[in-house]
Order: sequence, then C-alpha cells, then structure tokens
Amino acid sequence: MSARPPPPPRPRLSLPPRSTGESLFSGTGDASPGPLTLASALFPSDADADADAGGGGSGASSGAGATSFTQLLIGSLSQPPPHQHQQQQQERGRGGVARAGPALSVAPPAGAAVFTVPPGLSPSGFFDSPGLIFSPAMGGFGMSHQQALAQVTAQASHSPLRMFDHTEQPSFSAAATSSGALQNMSSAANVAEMSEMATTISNNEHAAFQSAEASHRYQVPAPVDKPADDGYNWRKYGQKVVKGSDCPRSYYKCTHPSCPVKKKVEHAEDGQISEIIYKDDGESRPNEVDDRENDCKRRNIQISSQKALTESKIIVQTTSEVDLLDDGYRWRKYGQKVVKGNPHPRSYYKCTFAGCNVRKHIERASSDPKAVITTYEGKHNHEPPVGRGSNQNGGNSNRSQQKGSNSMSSNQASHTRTDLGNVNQGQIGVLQFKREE
DNA sequence: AGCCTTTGACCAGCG
DNA sequence: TCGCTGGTCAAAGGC
Repeated sequence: MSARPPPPPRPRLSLPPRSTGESLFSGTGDASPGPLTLASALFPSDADADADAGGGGSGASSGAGATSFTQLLIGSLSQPPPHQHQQQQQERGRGGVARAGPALSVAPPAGAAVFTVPPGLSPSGFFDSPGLIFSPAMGGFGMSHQQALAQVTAQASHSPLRMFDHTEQPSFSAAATSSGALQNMSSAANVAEMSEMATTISNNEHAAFQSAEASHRYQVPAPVDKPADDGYNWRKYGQKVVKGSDCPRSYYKCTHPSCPVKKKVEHAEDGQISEIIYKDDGESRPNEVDDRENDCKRRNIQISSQKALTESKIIVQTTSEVDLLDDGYRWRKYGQKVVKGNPHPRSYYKCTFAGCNVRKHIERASSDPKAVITTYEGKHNHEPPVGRGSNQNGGNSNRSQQKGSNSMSSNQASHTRTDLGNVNQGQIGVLQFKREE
C-alpha cells in the first residue's frame, strides 16, 4: 500500500456577513420575502437552470441571485482543492449535475434560509463533504457517499424499533435509496440512468407505503448488530474486543470487489450500536475509478474517489435526556455526530410525542459556532405541548418558524413531486440556516 | 453452491 | 527489540 496523501482540506461553512444574508432573506425591510421573491432571489430563472442543465455546461453561475445564494451557502466556503474542482467540472462536463434538488416553496423566517433537503442528507455532508457537488442555480446538490451512509445509518441504528404508518415518510430504505439516488443524479451520465434511478426510488417508496398499508401500523425490530440497509452490501470480516471495552467491535467491508468502503461498529453493553465509523480508503488507482463509479452507480452510490482517506464517525448516545428546545416541541436527543475538522458535535433529536416521527438535526458550523443549521425531517402530527412555546426565546418566532417549517415540509413533499416527478419523491426534510445573535 | 458469520492467527504501527 | 493494540486474513462452519 502506497503512502496516502494528506486528506484534502474540508470545506467549512462560513456564513456570509449579516448584511448579505439579510439582504437576501429579509430584503430591505423586516418582512420576510414571499416565496416567489425568495425563490427568485435564489434561483433567478428556472429556464436558466434548465438551460444550464441541458447545456451541460456553464455550471452554477447564472446571475446575481445565484451569486448571493452561493455566497450564502458555499461562497464563503474555501475553494475546493483543484482536483475536487476538476472532478466537479468533469461531472458537469458529462452533463452530470442533474436537477436533483428541490425548489423553494415557502418563505422562511427572517434571517433564516429554508429549503428542503432529502431525508438522509446531513447538513454536515452538505457543507463539509469533500465530494460535495453543489449547483445552487440548478437547485441541485450532492454529497459524498460517506456522508449519506453515515446519516442514513445513524437514522436506522438509533431506532431499535422502526415504525410505519400512513403519515410517516418513506421508509428508511427508501430514504437511503433516495439519498444515494441524489448522488447518482449528481453524476448521472445520461437520462436513461436517471430514469432507471427514478424508477428505483419510486418502486422503493411504493413498496414502503404498500407495506405500511398492508398492516396499517406495525413495528419492525431493527437488527442491532446487522449493518443498516444503506445501499451497500456489507460483509463482516472481523470482530475484536477492543481495549477498554467489553463490547466487541465489528468490522465490515462493502462486498463489492472494487469498493473500498469499510465500517466499524461498536456495541454498547445493552446491545445497542454505540458507535459507527465509516471509512473510505479511497486512494484510487486511476483505472479503478471508472469501474468503481460505474459499479456503484448501479447501487445509486457515487464514489468520491478524490478522497485519500475519510472518516465519518457517529456516536450513538444511550442517554434518554429530554431536551426542551426553542420551538415548542419536546425533543429527545438520540445521538450526535462528530466530524473531523469540526470541534462542535452535532446533535440529533427526535420528537418525543408518541407516534410522531419528526426528527431534528442541529449542528453548528465548524468555522462559526454562532451559525446554527437545523434540519427538520417529517411533519408533526400533534400540537405542541400545552403551555409551551409562547414565551420561549423571547417570543414564538422560532415556534412559528418550526410550524412553518413543518407545513412547508409537507407542502414541499408534494410540491417536489409535482415538479420533479419521480425523481425526488423521498425528500421531506427541511433545512434551516440560522445565525444566533 | 454461494454467501455469510465466526474466530483464531497474523501483521503492522507505535511507544 | 519487544510488547501491546488495532486491523485484517482466512479457514471452518452455518444458512
């Protein structure tokens, strides 16, 4: 094995100066912009976007609005290393950046940008992934397979019981597939691939709902020691009791011959997964890259081969603490994710109301601890707890923000289906950017 | 038959 | 150099 080059610097989220964000989201006054205003600001023209997509060409720049959006999201990020940039260009050159992302649907609260992300997409992956492919003008984005894996596996592994009902989002597997599919869309080489992929998503989601309908509501015990269905096929190749812990650590490899992804899973004493570490020994010999990409694309997973070595670590907390956050709902923290390069842990919350499956992911930007990114997934099927939320954090702005987010979540789901057909049926999450004062 | 897990042995890095 | 430790290999057995 040859020496690995140092990992490329991870892009860091650095929110733009307040004036930029305010001018973008609040306009010149206090009122939040309307959806069309905001959408217009962010995505100057669908036609432009489509033109870019169809032309396979000029990338993300499509006017001042795109520039603002870029500034907001990635404009302040450090420039990707040349090889990453080159890959992105190559992706685009292949007509790669598909229309994967959602369109904006409703107005965000002032000072907060709100747009949807697919379930399973981590904001951290959104911003930190070296393999990030983001095309704001087209509303498209992608992320590395590690991020997708980490995120979706965290969702699966954190829940010993998986519940389905009519109101729930697509099942985990569908979400995972969708997530992976988004990546595939980011690099899809032709329409046929996208079509096939959309069919896959549609079928998976259909199957999930069909299953739910069959039993109306049931619980499925999630395997504790079996890797989650995250799009990979894992083969366990070792197990070891590590020092300082009585619990064994399991080692898994992707079964695909040329796929380098591995993961380690540690179990806590109660049998729950306590830690998952994904690792991509992505040092690629040039002739392997295409094979791996082609093969893994069939699984809707894109290999970000430019990575020399990456790790994504998820710590599953066993605590049952209940946090009362500032949006009027009760949340239970069920885990947090630690990403290299960011000293701030990122926390996962689940609504504590029985039968409610809304999840919330809060994280701080690595470079700006005051920048908070909140991702909502799902829609509350209940009112906020009585007596709460009226005076939290100086008012109910956050609560209304939350409720708006939820309704948006629902609206967004249908909206997306209308706009994108089968391509994005899985996305329900809502991502918020908020800068704490 | 093929794929998987299990498990003891081996290897490499590090102090 | 040696011992410890984490990671991997590979044979054996099960499904």
